[in-house]
Amino acid sequence: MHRGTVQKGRPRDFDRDVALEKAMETFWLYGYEGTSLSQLTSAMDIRPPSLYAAFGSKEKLFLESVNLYLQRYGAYRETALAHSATAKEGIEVLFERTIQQFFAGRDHKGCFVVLTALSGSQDSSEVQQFLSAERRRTVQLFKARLEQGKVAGDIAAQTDVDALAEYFTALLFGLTIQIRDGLDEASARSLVAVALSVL
Amino acid sequence: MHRGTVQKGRPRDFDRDVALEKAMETFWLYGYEGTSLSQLTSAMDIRPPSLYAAFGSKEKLFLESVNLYLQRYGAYRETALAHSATAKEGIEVLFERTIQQFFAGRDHKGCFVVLTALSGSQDSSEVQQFLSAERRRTVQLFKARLEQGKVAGDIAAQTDVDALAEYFTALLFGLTIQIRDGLDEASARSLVAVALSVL
DNA sequence: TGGTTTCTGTATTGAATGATATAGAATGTG
DNA sequence: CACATTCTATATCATTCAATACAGAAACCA
Repeated sequence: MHRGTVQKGRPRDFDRDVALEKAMETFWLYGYEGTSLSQLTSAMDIRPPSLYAAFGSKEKLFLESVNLYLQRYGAYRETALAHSATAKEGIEVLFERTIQQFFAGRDHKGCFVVLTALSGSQDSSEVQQFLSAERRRTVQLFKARLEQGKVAGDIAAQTDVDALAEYFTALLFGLTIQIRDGLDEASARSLVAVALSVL
Repeated sequence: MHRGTVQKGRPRDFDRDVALEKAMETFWLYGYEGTSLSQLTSAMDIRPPSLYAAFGSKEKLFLESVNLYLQRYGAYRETALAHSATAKEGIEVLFERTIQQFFAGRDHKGCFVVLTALSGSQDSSEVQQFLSAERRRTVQLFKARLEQGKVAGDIAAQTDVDALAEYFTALLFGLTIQIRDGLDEASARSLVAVALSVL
């Protein structure tokens, strides 16, 4: 931290950002506890001392991976909801982009935040809670946009915004599991079409 | 296996069914890989050699735990769908019973099949696939009941039964995650009410 | 060039993992 | 009572886990 103006000592041989990205990819595939340190060092092409010097611990490396994921693969949600005339349109675009992203890579991965530490040993309870809190942020995202729609008038005044927000969130998370189970893109799109019909 | 008519040798000191139930409870809380053997032997109140003699391995113990879960906590789904006049009613009852069950215990646990091995190391890929296949059975459950409704006439002929089945399944799985994240019973019920409005 | 700092690879740490070897205890049978 | 059989507890197995000690390498500054 505070990699300031003048750097003393031997410079780092590897690119920290590239290494972090490799770590994120590995965690994404095997989860927090399911990924071993030797897997990480192998994927990042560095040795344990370099990993610990640069990231502190496996847990800190994971938390940085979460943040990288959110920044790289999660930002579209805010964007989709914001750049839309109505709440309905915003949510439609959000789900469409979700499907595009989930099926963009060769391996259909689904949401990092849902997959990587849904359960696990007590040792990883902090990591689990961190992801849980992040998932709850998704509910707030939906809720805020729906309330905005209520003010704007494209969402009926008597609408139960909380229920709708929880509903879309559950669907988004369930979609990740379905995709992990092999659901194809067309089916995913049909599923979402049914879900959006409530608006 | 084949505990026949006459039993030779020292009889087992513990109740195999009780021990299996304790194992299931532990796996339910911490997942397949997140549960250690010492946790299991402690919860089951037996020593490792007894565990291996009775169940073979951690993996086999887990698979038996899955089957026990399905039999004890999963059978209501078939029942709900079968004992109903229409597909809509069957699905309504299924979700109502799901909520009742999820909130029946003091600790809200959600679906074992979703929680215990959603991701993990390559070592547990067989367990992951086993659960994945079991999750896909849920889709078939919904699909079969909806098609039955189509024949009976309570589901419109042009209905996309596949899309609906995947939709309800995604919702059921997402509900488990929401509950793990602390969703209260009233909110869960509101969420489901929204979901069912598509029928 | 010598001194300081920081990174790197090798090798290793103590602890925990899933799984057993072994010997003794508890049953039914002859 | 011996005997065969099966279970039990103690102690331990090799392996893997996350994390480091150490010494050399590579940069900067004086």
